[in-house]
Amino acid sequence: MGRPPCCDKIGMKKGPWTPDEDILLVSYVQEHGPGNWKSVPTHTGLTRCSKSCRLRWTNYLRPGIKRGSFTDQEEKMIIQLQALLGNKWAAIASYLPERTDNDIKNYWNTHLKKKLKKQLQIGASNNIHHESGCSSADNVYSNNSINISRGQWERRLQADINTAKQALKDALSLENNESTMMTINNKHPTLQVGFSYASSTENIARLLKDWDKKKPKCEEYNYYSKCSSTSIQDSSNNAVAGTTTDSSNLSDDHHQNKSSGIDLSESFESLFGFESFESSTSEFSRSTSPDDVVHVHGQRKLVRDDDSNDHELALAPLSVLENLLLEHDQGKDFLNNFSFDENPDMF
DNA sequence: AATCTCAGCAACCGCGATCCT
DNA sequence: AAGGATCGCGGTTGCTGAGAT
Repeated sequence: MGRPPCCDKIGMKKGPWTPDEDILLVSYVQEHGPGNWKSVPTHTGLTRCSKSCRLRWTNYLRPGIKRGSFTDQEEKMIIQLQALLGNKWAAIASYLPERTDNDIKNYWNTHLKKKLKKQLQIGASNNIHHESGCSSADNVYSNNSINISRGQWERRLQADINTAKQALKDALSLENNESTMMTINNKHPTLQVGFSYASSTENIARLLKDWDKKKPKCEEYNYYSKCSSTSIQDSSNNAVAGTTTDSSNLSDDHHQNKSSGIDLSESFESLFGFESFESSTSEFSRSTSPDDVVHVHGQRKLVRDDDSNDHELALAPLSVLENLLLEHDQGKDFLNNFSFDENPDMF
């Protein structure tokens, strides 16, 4: 006797989103802000259930989303946070503000799981000659073959949890201004300082990037999702390489969109009232290379390389745990002594 | 060239939590 | 306080392209 699925309503569309639908959704959110998803279909005329709208916004259209390859640092963070938090993808995603939980989850399931298993096997084959006779590796990261007893493991885990708790406590007692801002930014993405819906525009622009190019090949919206993902990949690869999406690229896209007879970027301009679509850059649409991130008093800051200190931006809340995991011995110890034998659920 | 298999990812589904009346 | 509505999360599915046969 479960609740009837919300998307079972007659006439509700499923499957990949079309550019037109994206525009409708973004224009609605631009006007009303994210939330009250129930009213989105009625207000926009979208034949999508509210859930689908929310998901589309959260995972693809909202500002500040980075797509494409994960950096080594991101990968490490995911692995370490997953070890610490388990499959709490939303929690993990909160430490990687440019990534969505869905993205992280997919990356874990498709890449990291295998990668770790592989390393596990390598570890096992290394260990097999050891006197313990343990057939599987006790941890993935170290080939030290440190076999610790369950008691040791539990004590260490408890110590790590306590450390993490303390770190979180410390983080929560940061300056009021900072925490207030963080709270606002976390709870009300639409109000985020330094954000604008321009970045949504760019998200859609990315989605559309190859759509036009490949249009003759695949006419139906159905192909859009695939094409858009290609486009995402391309543009994000640039991002990873540390190059900013330059105006010429966007300009080209603009041209291509025009040549197709559907000037979608103009639609966006009118939607968002920008002078120029090309100039609609935002802090978070700008690619962030690891070099852009500095740590100031335990808080991650995004520093623009073109200007003064005024452009320091609070990048993510509670980076203390991140520091803990990435830089401190606790994090390393945690991983070094992590037993996959005793945590089979991880995989 | 055709078919099969696999990997990657966007989207969906169901459930628990939270909000609202 | 209760019950319905809505939201958010994690698991799963299904489509598509790429590579293998």
